[in-house]
Amino acid sequence: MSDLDRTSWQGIRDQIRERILDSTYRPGDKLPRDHDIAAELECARSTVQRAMRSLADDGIVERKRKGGTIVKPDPVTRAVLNIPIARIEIENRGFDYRHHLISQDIGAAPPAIAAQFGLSQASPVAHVVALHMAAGRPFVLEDRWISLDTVPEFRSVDLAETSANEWLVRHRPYSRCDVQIHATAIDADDAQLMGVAPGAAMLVLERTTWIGEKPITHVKATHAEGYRLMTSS
Amino acid sequence: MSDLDRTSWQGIRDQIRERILDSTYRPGDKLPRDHDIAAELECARSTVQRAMRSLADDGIVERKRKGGTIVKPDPVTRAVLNIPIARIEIENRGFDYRHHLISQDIGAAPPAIAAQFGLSQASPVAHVVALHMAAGRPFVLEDRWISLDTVPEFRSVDLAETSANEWLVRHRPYSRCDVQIHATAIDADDAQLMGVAPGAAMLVLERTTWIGEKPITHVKATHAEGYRLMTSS
DNA sequence: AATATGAATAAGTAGCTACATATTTTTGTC
DNA sequence: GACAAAAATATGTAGCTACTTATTCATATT
Repeated sequence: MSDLDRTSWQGIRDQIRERILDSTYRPGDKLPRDHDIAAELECARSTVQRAMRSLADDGIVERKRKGGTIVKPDPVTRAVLNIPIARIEIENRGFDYRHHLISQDIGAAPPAIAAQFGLSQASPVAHVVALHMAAGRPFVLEDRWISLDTVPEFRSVDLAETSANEWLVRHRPYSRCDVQIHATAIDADDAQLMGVAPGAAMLVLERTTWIGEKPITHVKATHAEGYRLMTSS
Repeated sequence: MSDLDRTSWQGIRDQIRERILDSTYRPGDKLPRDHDIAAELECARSTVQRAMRSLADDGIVERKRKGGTIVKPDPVTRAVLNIPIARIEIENRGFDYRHHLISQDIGAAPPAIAAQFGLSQASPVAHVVALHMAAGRPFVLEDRWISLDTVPEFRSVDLAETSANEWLVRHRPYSRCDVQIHATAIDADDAQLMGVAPGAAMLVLERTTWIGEKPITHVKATHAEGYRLMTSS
């Protein structure tokens, strides 16, 4: 470890992590307080603070006011997924991007969507089904519901030009996003759209985004057979 | 917003985010420098720094020394997954946990694993197949390879007592973890173990963990039909 | 004995200064 | 005009002080 690293917050973080790795501190153990670690490693408490916040973000330790810092007793693997706009992902892979609008309509929210959005069934929603194509082959099938209470201007968006995916992400940043990932055997209709055999195993991402307490959109994105979602790290 | 929040770093973060939401600053735009934002919102630069780091962590802005801060031109959805130890996840759902060792052996690394680990094929690895059961039903099938160069003491672990999953996560914290998620049609052998029809759509998580540059383990975890992986938020 | 109350504690936040580091822009020289 | 050196600039990091907040623990009161 270089002399520079010795006092940088990453260096402090690494030293603390090292002690967790070599079982100086074991899962469930209480670590010394920031002040004492700072004294021992000869740095400021703010530097220990910075290191500890990083370890807490990584799920390695848990911090509580007064309670102090403990090594997380049940370690979890924390993976960060980056889910880009479909067009960007396709272009990044060097493929030509195209986007087909399959259907588009407006009406009252069906029960499942109303429940997901926490709204009454009278609420108006837009329903858009679209296919994102990579080099002429289906890449992602998206089945999307948009709350028109929250996004009234969506009524006048021309989806031939911009996909709903892209329009929303560019015009309606969200404050919260719930993601669910599962595998499903594709049904006959979707199989036809995706050009695969009915019953094929597909990776599905469902996302709901919110601005404050208000729902923006819920989307079910069915990915091409063999698609792999991965952490960048 | 309360007076207290107005100057807290969360308050500053919210105000900056608000300006991104309402298109005062648009994707690709350069934000004022920290110093000026601090002057305008009447707080210290360190507070703006804290707020900006949070926005950068969330993938909303990009910061570069000298270059300044810009609103990320291609917004990405950043989802954080918590992947607990199988036993903990099962117990949290209120089910009885049991663990069956299917097979266990030691030998030279097959080509795919050697490549994944960046090792020669002469390297000794352990191969463990095990089933995690929830309330008597198969929940996760794990097919795991462990580098014995990195974890020599794994040879003497009694896998009847503790699962490899749990032993490793408790004794060998890692510095890096790559995750891949995909859907697959289950093969006949695995289908029998999992108690599902051959060809059923299964969610598979593949993880490789490293300590520094040295591989610890690679695991392919096939989850029960209908399993949903979700962000905690 | 049960229950408030308050003191002590340890992390969280805010503010300041100073310097480091990585770029970009300007300037100067050939 | 090309290219290298130097200056300017914006974020990153480190250190310090002071104060805040949440929680525990001990003590006093009923």
